[in-house]
Amino acid sequence: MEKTGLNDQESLLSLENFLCFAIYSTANAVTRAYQPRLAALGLTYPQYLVMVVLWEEENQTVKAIGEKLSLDSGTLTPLLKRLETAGLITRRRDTVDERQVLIGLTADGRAMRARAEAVPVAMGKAFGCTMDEAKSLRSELIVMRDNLIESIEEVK
Amino acid sequence: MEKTGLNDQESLLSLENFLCFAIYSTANAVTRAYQPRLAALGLTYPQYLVMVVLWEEENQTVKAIGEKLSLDSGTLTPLLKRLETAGLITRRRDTVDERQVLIGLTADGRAMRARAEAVPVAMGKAFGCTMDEAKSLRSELIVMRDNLIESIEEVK
DNA sequence: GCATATTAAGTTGCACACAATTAAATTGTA
DNA sequence: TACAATTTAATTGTGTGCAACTTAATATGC
Repeated sequence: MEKTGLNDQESLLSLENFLCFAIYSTANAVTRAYQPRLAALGLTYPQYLVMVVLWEEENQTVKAIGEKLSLDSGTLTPLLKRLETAGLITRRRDTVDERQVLIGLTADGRAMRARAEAVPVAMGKAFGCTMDEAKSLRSELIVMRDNLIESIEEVK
Repeated sequence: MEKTGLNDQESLLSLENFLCFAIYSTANAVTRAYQPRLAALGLTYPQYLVMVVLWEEENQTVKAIGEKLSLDSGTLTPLLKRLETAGLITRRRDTVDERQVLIGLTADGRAMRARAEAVPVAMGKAFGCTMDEAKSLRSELIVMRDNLIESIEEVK
Protein backbone atom coordinates (compact mmCIF):
# COMPACT_ATOMS: atom_id res chain seq x y z
CA MET A 1 0.00 0.00 0.00
CA GLU A 2 1.45 3.34 -1.11
CA LYS A 3 1.50 6.04 1.54
CA THR A 4 2.28 8.94 -0.81
CA GLY A 5 -1.13 9.08 -2.41
CA LEU A 6 0.56 9.19 -5.79
CA ASN A 7 0.35 6.43 -8.35
CA ASP A 8 3.02 5.72 -10.94
CA GLN A 9 1.57 8.17 -13.44
CA GLU A 10 1.77 10.91 -10.82
CA SER A 11 5.32 10.23 -9.62
CA LEU A 12 7.16 13.34 -8.61
CA LEU A 13 9.43 13.09 -11.62
CA SER A 14 6.50 13.50 -13.97
CA LEU A 15 4.18 15.64 -11.95
CA GLU A 16 6.39 18.45 -10.83
CA ASN A 17 7.80 18.71 -14.27
CA PHE A 18 4.61 19.98 -15.61
CA LEU A 19 4.61 23.40 -14.05
CA CYS A 20 8.20 24.16 -14.96
CA PHE A 21 7.71 22.60 -18.37
CA ALA A 22 4.47 24.53 -18.92
CA ILE A 23 6.40 27.73 -18.25
CA TYR A 24 9.33 26.64 -20.41
CA SER A 25 7.29 25.55 -23.42
CA THR A 26 4.94 28.54 -23.20
CA ALA A 27 7.93 30.88 -23.18
CA ASN A 28 9.28 29.20 -26.31
CA ALA A 29 5.84 29.56 -27.90
CA VAL A 30 5.77 33.26 -26.96
CA THR A 31 9.06 33.84 -28.77
CA ARG A 32 7.90 31.90 -31.84
CA ALA A 33 4.56 33.76 -31.89
CA TYR A 34 6.22 37.17 -31.69
CA GLN A 35 8.72 36.39 -34.42
CA PRO A 36 6.46 36.83 -37.51
CA ARG A 37 4.91 39.96 -35.96
CA LEU A 38 8.32 41.47 -35.22
CA ALA A 39 9.77 40.51 -38.60
CA ALA A 40 8.38 43.71 -40.16
CA LEU A 41 10.42 45.67 -37.62
CA GLY A 42 13.51 43.51 -38.08
CA LEU A 43 13.63 42.75 -34.35
CA THR A 44 13.95 39.57 -32.32
CA TYR A 45 11.83 39.20 -29.20
CA PRO A 46 14.63 40.08 -26.74
CA GLN A 47 15.59 43.04 -28.93
CA TYR A 48 11.96 44.16 -28.86
CA LEU A 49 11.99 44.00 -25.06
CA VAL A 50 15.07 46.22 -24.96
CA MET A 51 13.40 48.71 -27.30
CA VAL A 52 10.28 48.75 -25.10
CA VAL A 53 12.45 49.51 -22.07
CA LEU A 54 14.13 52.34 -23.99
CA TRP A 55 10.84 53.74 -25.29
CA GLU A 56 9.80 54.07 -21.68
CA GLU A 57 13.02 55.87 -20.71
CA GLU A 58 16.03 56.87 -22.79
CA ASN A 59 19.66 56.88 -21.74
CA GLN A 60 19.71 53.97 -19.37
CA THR A 61 22.86 52.07 -18.42
CA VAL A 62 23.41 48.49 -19.51
CA LYS A 63 23.02 47.49 -15.88
CA ALA A 64 19.65 49.26 -15.52
CA ILE A 65 18.31 47.57 -18.66
CA GLY A 66 19.67 44.26 -17.40
CA GLU A 67 17.91 44.60 -14.07
CA LYS A 68 14.59 45.36 -15.72
CA LEU A 69 14.88 42.40 -18.08
CA SER A 70 16.79 40.05 -15.76
CA LEU A 71 19.61 39.75 -18.27
CA ASP A 72 23.35 40.16 -17.73
CA SER A 73 25.98 41.90 -19.81
CA GLY A 74 26.94 38.60 -21.44
CA THR A 75 23.56 38.62 -23.15
CA LEU A 76 23.03 42.36 -23.47
CA THR A 77 26.37 43.55 -24.80
CA PRO A 78 26.20 41.64 -28.12
CA LEU A 79 22.44 42.29 -28.42
CA LEU A 80 22.97 46.03 -27.95
CA LYS A 81 25.77 46.00 -30.49
CA ARG A 82 23.37 44.48 -33.00
CA LEU A 83 20.77 47.16 -32.26
CA GLU A 84 23.50 49.77 -32.70
CA THR A 85 24.55 48.26 -36.04
CA ALA A 86 20.88 48.32 -37.06
CA GLY A 87 20.90 52.06 -36.39
CA LEU A 88 18.29 51.95 -33.63
CA ILE A 89 20.31 52.81 -30.53
CA THR A 90 23.43 54.69 -29.47
CA ARG A 91 26.07 53.52 -26.99
CA ARG A 92 28.34 55.98 -25.22
CA ARG A 93 30.48 55.89 -22.11
CA ASP A 94 29.19 57.96 -19.23
CA THR A 95 31.64 60.85 -18.85
CA VAL A 96 31.03 61.07 -15.09
CA ASP A 97 31.43 57.34 -14.36
CA GLU A 98 33.35 55.77 -17.20
CA ARG A 99 32.50 52.25 -16.12
CA GLN A 100 28.96 52.80 -17.34
CA VAL A 101 27.66 52.75 -20.89
CA LEU A 102 24.57 54.79 -21.61
CA ILE A 103 22.13 53.43 -24.16
CA GLY A 104 20.07 55.96 -26.09
CA LEU A 105 17.73 55.92 -29.07
CA THR A 106 18.47 57.17 -32.56
CA ALA A 107 15.76 59.01 -34.53
CA ASP A 108 15.02 55.70 -36.27
CA GLY A 109 14.77 53.90 -32.95
CA ARG A 110 12.41 56.52 -31.60
CA ALA A 111 10.34 56.48 -34.77
CA MET A 112 9.93 52.71 -34.60
CA ARG A 113 7.72 53.04 -31.55
CA ALA A 114 4.69 54.07 -33.61
CA ARG A 115 5.02 51.07 -35.91
CA ALA A 116 5.53 48.80 -32.90
CA GLU A 117 2.11 49.71 -31.51
CA ALA A 118 0.55 47.11 -33.81
CA VAL A 119 2.50 44.27 -32.20
CA PRO A 120 0.75 44.14 -28.80
CA VAL A 121 -2.64 44.42 -30.50
CA ALA A 122 -1.93 41.36 -32.63
CA MET A 123 -0.38 39.46 -29.73
CA GLY A 124 -3.27 40.24 -27.40
CA LYS A 125 -5.54 38.27 -29.71
CA ALA A 126 -3.00 35.46 -30.04
CA PHE A 127 -2.90 34.89 -26.28
CA GLY A 128 -6.63 34.32 -26.38
CA CYS A 129 -7.40 35.37 -22.83
CA THR A 130 -9.17 38.29 -21.22
CA MET A 131 -7.30 41.27 -19.81
CA ASP A 132 -8.23 40.17 -16.29
CA GLU A 133 -6.93 36.64 -16.84
CA ALA A 134 -3.72 38.09 -18.24
CA LYS A 135 -3.29 40.35 -15.23
CA SER A 136 -3.79 37.64 -12.63
CA LEU A 137 -1.61 35.17 -14.50
CA ARG A 138 1.07 37.82 -14.78
CA SER A 139 1.11 38.55 -11.07
CA GLU A 140 1.18 34.86 -10.16
CA LEU A 141 4.14 34.31 -12.48
CA ILE A 142 6.05 37.26 -11.07
CA VAL A 143 5.61 35.98 -7.51
CA MET A 144 6.88 32.61 -8.62
CA ARG A 145 9.79 34.10 -10.57
CA ASP A 146 10.90 36.08 -7.53
CA ASN A 147 10.60 32.96 -5.36
CA LEU A 148 12.80 31.08 -7.81
CA ILE A 149 15.40 33.84 -7.96
CA GLU A 150 15.49 33.97 -4.17
CA SER A 151 15.96 30.21 -4.00
CA ILE A 152 18.98 30.41 -6.28
CA GLU A 153 20.75 32.70 -3.82
CA GLU A 154 20.09 30.18 -1.04
CA VAL A 155 21.54 27.28 -2.97
CA LYS A 156 24.75 29.14 -3.74
CA MET B 1 -10.87 62.86 -23.78
CA GLU B 2 -9.32 59.42 -24.18
CA LYS B 3 -11.73 56.70 -25.23
CA THR B 4 -9.40 53.76 -24.55
CA GLY B 5 -9.52 54.00 -20.78
CA LEU B 6 -5.76 53.72 -20.73
CA ASN B 7 -3.41 56.44 -19.53
CA ASP B 8 0.16 56.85 -20.72
CA GLN B 9 1.55 54.50 -18.11
CA GLU B 10 -0.84 51.80 -19.31
CA SER B 11 -0.13 52.20 -23.02
CA LEU B 12 -0.43 48.99 -24.96
CA LEU B 13 3.30 48.90 -25.55
CA SER B 14 3.94 48.62 -21.84
CA LEU B 15 0.89 46.82 -20.65
CA GLU B 16 0.72 43.86 -22.97
CA ASN B 17 4.39 43.33 -22.52
CA PHE B 18 3.93 42.28 -19.02
CA LEU B 19 2.26 38.94 -19.56
CA CYS B 20 4.66 37.81 -22.25
CA PHE B 21 7.59 39.21 -20.32
CA ALA B 22 6.40 37.57 -17.10
CA ILE B 23 6.39 34.24 -18.94
CA TYR B 24 9.76 34.93 -20.58
CA SER B 25 11.57 36.05 -17.44
CA THR B 26 10.02 33.31 -15.30
CA ALA B 27 11.16 30.70 -17.81
CA ASN B 28 14.70 32.08 -17.63
CA ALA B 29 14.49 31.94 -13.83
CA VAL B 30 13.28 28.33 -14.01
CA THR B 31 16.34 27.34 -16.03
CA ARG B 32 18.69 29.20 -13.69
CA ALA B 33 17.02 27.67 -10.61
CA TYR B 34 17.32 24.14 -11.97
CA GLN B 35 20.94 24.52 -12.95
CA PRO B 36 22.58 24.15 -9.49
CA ARG B 37 20.22 21.24 -8.66
CA LEU B 38 21.00 19.48 -11.93
CA ALA B 39 24.74 20.10 -11.69
CA ALA B 40 25.18 16.96 -9.55
CA LEU B 41 23.68 14.96 -12.43
CA GLY B 42 25.71 16.78 -15.06
CA LEU B 43 22.55 17.75 -16.94
CA THR B 44 21.22 20.99 -18.37
CA TYR B 45 17.52 21.73 -17.97
CA PRO B 46 16.54 20.73 -21.54
CA GLN B 47 18.65 17.57 -21.20
CA TYR B 48 16.81 16.81 -17.96
CA LEU B 49 13.48 17.18 -19.77
CA VAL B 50 14.59 14.67 -22.41
CA MET B 51 15.66 12.23 -19.69
CA VAL B 52 12.27 12.61 -17.95
CA VAL B 53 10.51 11.81 -21.23
CA LEU B 54 12.71 8.73 -21.65
CA TRP B 55 12.23 7.59 -18.05
CA GLU B 56 8.53 7.56 -18.80
CA GLU B 57 8.98 5.51 -21.97
CA GLU B 58 12.09 4.12 -23.60
CA ASN B 59 12.82 3.79 -27.30
CA GLN B 60 11.04 6.83 -28.62
CA THR B 61 11.80 8.46 -31.95
CA VAL B 62 13.37 11.91 -32.14
CA LYS B 63 10.08 13.14 -33.55
CA ALA B 64 8.05 11.75 -30.63
CA ILE B 65 10.38 13.38 -28.10
CA GLY B 66 10.21 16.59 -30.08
CA GLU B 67 6.42 16.61 -30.06
CA LYS B 68 6.29 16.10 -26.31
CA LEU B 69 8.80 18.88 -25.66
CA SER B 70 7.84 21.17 -28.58
CA LEU B 71 11.38 21.04 -29.91
CA ASP B 72 12.55 20.29 -33.44
CA SER B 73 15.45 18.19 -34.70
CA GLY B 74 17.63 21.27 -34.99
CA THR B 75 17.58 21.51 -31.21
CA LEU B 76 17.28 17.83 -30.35
CA THR B 77 19.88 16.23 -32.60
CA PRO B 78 22.91 17.96 -31.04
CA LEU B 79 21.39 17.68 -27.54
CA LEU B 80 20.86 13.93 -27.99
CA LYS B 81 24.41 13.55 -29.28
CA ARG B 82 25.67 15.15 -26.09
CA LEU B 83 23.57 12.79 -23.97
CA GLU B 84 24.95 9.90 -26.02
CA THR B 85 28.52 11.12 -25.50
CA ALA B 86 27.74 11.35 -21.77
CA GLY B 87 26.81 7.66 -21.89
CA LEU B 88 23.19 8.19 -20.86
CA ILE B 89 21.28 7.30 -24.03
CA THR B 90 21.58 5.17 -27.17
CA ARG B 91 20.73 6.21 -30.73
CA ARG B 92 19.95 3.61 -33.41
CA ARG B 93 18.17 3.67 -36.74
CA ASP B 94 14.80 1.93 -36.80
CA THR B 95 15.28 -1.17 -38.98
CA VAL B 96 11.66 -1.06 -40.17
CA ASP B 97 11.60 2.65 -41.07
CA GLU B 98 15.16 3.80 -41.58
CA ARG B 99 14.19 7.47 -41.54
CA GLN B 100 13.59 7.19 -37.82
CA VAL B 101 16.14 7.15 -35.01
CA LEU B 102 15.14 5.40 -31.80
CA ILE B 103 16.41 6.85 -28.56
CA GLY B 104 16.95 4.41 -25.68
CA LEU B 105 18.51 4.55 -22.24
CA THR B 106 21.82 3.04 -21.20
CA ALA B 107 22.15 1.37 -17.78
CA ASP B 108 23.67 4.64 -16.51
CA GLY B 109 20.80 6.62 -17.95
CA ARG B 110 18.25 4.33 -16.33
CA ALA B 111 20.12 4.40 -13.03
CA MET B 112 20.14 8.20 -12.98
CA ARG B 113 16.40 8.25 -12.42
CA ALA B 114 16.72 7.40 -8.72
CA ARG B 115 19.19 10.22 -8.14
CA ALA B 116 16.97 12.59 -10.13
CA GLU B 117 14.08 12.07 -7.71
CA ALA B 118 15.64 14.68 -5.42
CA VAL B 119 15.37 17.41 -8.04
CA PRO B 120 11.58 17.87 -8.10
CA VAL B 121 11.48 17.82 -4.30
CA ALA B 122 13.98 20.69 -4.10
CA MET B 123 12.30 22.58 -6.94
CA GLY B 124 8.84 22.19 -5.41
CA LYS B 125 10.03 24.23 -2.46
CA ALA B 126 11.74 26.78 -4.71
CA PHE B 127 8.52 27.55 -6.59
CA GLY B 128 6.94 28.44 -3.27
CA CYS B 129 3.35 27.66 -4.20
CA THR B 130 0.87 24.98 -3.25
CA MET B 131 0.22 21.93 -5.38
CA ASP B 132 -3.23 23.31 -6.25
CA GLU B 133 -1.82 26.66 -7.33
CA ALA B 134 0.76 24.86 -9.44
CA LYS B 135 -1.90 22.73 -11.10
CA SER B 136 -4.17 25.62 -12.02
CA LEU B 137 -1.29 27.78 -13.21
CA ARG B 138 -0.04 24.89 -15.30
CA SER B 139 -3.37 24.36 -17.04
CA GLU B 140 -3.81 28.09 -17.71
CA LEU B 141 -0.35 28.24 -19.27
CA ILE B 142 -0.98 25.21 -21.46
CA VAL B 143 -4.20 26.71 -22.80
CA MET B 144 -2.33 29.88 -23.60
CA ARG B 145 0.59 28.03 -25.16
CA ASP B 146 -1.76 26.13 -27.46
CA ASN B 147 -3.52 29.38 -28.37
CA LEU B 148 -0.16 30.90 -29.27
CA ILE B 149 0.90 27.91 -31.35
CA GLU B 150 -2.41 27.98 -33.20
CA SER B 151 -2.01 31.69 -33.90
CA ILE B 152 1.39 31.08 -35.48
CA GLU B 153 -0.19 28.79 -38.08
CA GLU B 154 -2.72 31.51 -38.92
CA VAL B 155 -0.07 34.15 -39.49
CA LYS B 156 1.90 31.95 -41.89
C1' DG C 1 5.82 0.35 -61.56
C1' DC C 2 7.39 4.74 -61.28
C1' DA C 3 7.55 9.65 -60.73
C1' DT C 4 6.14 12.83 -57.22
C1' DA C 5 5.09 14.14 -52.65
C1' DT C 6 5.83 13.59 -47.96
C1' DT C 7 8.36 12.54 -43.87
C1' DA C 8 12.40 12.06 -40.44
C1' DA C 9 16.59 13.40 -39.07
C1' DG C 10 20.60 15.98 -39.77
C1' DT C 11 23.09 20.37 -41.01
C1' DT C 12 24.00 25.31 -41.17
C1' DG C 13 23.78 29.85 -39.56
C1' DC C 14 22.27 33.18 -36.31
C1' DA C 15 20.82 34.97 -31.85
C1' DC C 16 20.18 34.38 -27.39
C1' DA C 17 21.24 32.95 -22.04
C1' DC C 18 24.47 32.40 -18.73
C1' DA C 19 28.65 30.95 -16.02
C1' DA C 20 33.19 32.35 -15.49
C1' DT C 21 36.69 35.44 -16.28
C1' DT C 22 38.92 39.90 -17.46
C1' DA C 23 39.83 44.87 -17.65
C1' DA C 24 39.05 49.31 -16.31
C1' DA C 25 37.09 52.68 -13.27
C1' DT C 26 35.43 53.97 -8.83
C1' DT C 27 34.78 53.51 -3.85
C1' DG C 28 36.13 52.52 0.80
C1' DT C 29 39.38 52.54 4.21
C1' DA C 30 43.28 52.47 7.00
C1' DT D 1 47.11 59.16 -0.13
C1' DA D 2 48.03 54.41 -1.14
C1' DC D 3 45.66 50.28 -1.96
C1' DA D 4 42.38 46.69 -1.46
C1' DA D 5 37.51 45.83 -2.45
C1' DT D 6 33.76 46.68 -5.37
C1' DT D 7 31.39 47.80 -9.54
C1' DT D 8 30.46 47.98 -14.65
C1' DA D 9 30.98 46.16 -19.20
C1' DA D 10 33.09 43.27 -22.14
C1' DT D 11 34.84 38.72 -23.38
C1' DT D 12 34.99 33.65 -23.77
C1' DG D 13 33.01 29.27 -24.11
C1' DT D 14 29.08 26.12 -23.96
C1' DG D 15 24.41 24.89 -24.86
C1' DT D 16 20.22 25.80 -26.46
C1' DG D 17 16.12 27.36 -29.96
C1' DC D 18 14.76 27.89 -34.41
C1' DA D 19 14.42 29.01 -39.49
C1' DA D 20 15.92 27.28 -43.72
C1' DC D 21 17.87 23.79 -46.11
C1' DT D 22 19.68 18.99 -47.31
C1' DT D 23 19.61 14.04 -47.53
C1' DA D 24 17.70 9.71 -47.35
C1' DA D 25 13.72 6.82 -46.92
C1' DT D 26 8.92 5.93 -47.36
C1' DA D 27 4.22 6.82 -49.03
C1' DT D 28 1.04 8.22 -52.76
C1' DG D 29 -1.15 8.81 -57.16
C1' DC D 30 -1.53 7.82 -61.71
